[in-house]
Amino acid sequence: MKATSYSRPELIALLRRHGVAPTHQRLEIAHVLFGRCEHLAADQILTLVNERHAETSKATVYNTLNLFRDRGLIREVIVDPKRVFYDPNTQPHHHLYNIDTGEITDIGAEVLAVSGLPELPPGMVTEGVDIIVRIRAL
Amino acid sequence: MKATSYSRPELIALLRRHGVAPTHQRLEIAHVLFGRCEHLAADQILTLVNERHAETSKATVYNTLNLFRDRGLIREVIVDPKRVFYDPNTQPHHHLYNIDTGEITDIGAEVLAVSGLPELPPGMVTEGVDIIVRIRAL
DNA sequence: CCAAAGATTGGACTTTGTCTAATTCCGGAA
DNA sequence: TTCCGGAATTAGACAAAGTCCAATCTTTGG
Repeated sequence: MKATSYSRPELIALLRRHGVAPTHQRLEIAHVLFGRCEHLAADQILTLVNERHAETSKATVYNTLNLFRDRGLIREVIVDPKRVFYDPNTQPHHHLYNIDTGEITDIGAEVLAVSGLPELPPGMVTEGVDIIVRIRAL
Repeated sequence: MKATSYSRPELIALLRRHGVAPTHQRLEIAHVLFGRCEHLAADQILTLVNERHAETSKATVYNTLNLFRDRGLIREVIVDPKRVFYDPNTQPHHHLYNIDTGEITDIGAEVLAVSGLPELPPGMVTEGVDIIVRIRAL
């Protein structure tokens, strides 16, 4: 969870490196995602991006998040049936989910280890292993 | 994953044991959930329950699933952002999720071990640890 | 600088799930 | 058995997240 905020040219390079054309709206969204290091939902991103001047539509936010996800720039975090969160950290890691507040925190994959993963049927591959530790106030 | 189909009196006893009044509709829903051993979504349950005669409303299906979940009769499985699945198996276990087909399979908790769970902030307790192994055809 | 390819847009639409007020059901007491 | 009050069910309106579409606007390679 680095606090580094990318500069505009860095963001452009980042998108290009993933084969994404750096349009104005995409840069705004990337800025929001990579600027802070939180787990944000689409509606939060829509709000943040349009804080100063309304300049990005709902459709574009959804299009862009799906594009970023497909191109491996961000990861989806599915812990809340109500909305998907997006995680700018694409390193292997897991999540701590506070079911009272909705807060999501990363747990590095180095810390958490799983053993005993079953063998897969032939022709099947593991796409990823997600561990969600659900916690709450006592 | 036992194939045992509960008899009607057994279902009634099961509900009563969990403090749930055994109404006609609740028994129908319990029958669908515990009869087959699949992971079903609310809309599938609604369809199955009304296959012969329409007799249970959408509202009741949702009410009942939430009630069963709160009373510990079933568990929610959150793997697909589009819909929640309900799992009649309340033993500790994890899931294999086929992202192509949407198929969900259980993995016994005995098989899978996690090490390195972080210490929680004081006053926090772990509600549960969910592991989802996402797989797909090569 | 121009045209084609690609991106963005508002708004309608879909889907999952919740809410509400009115009705119906159920179980216990007499 | 009948009656009563609380609990359960219901239709349908509603809400929120996300998708789709056809029209418009940008971007970019040549």
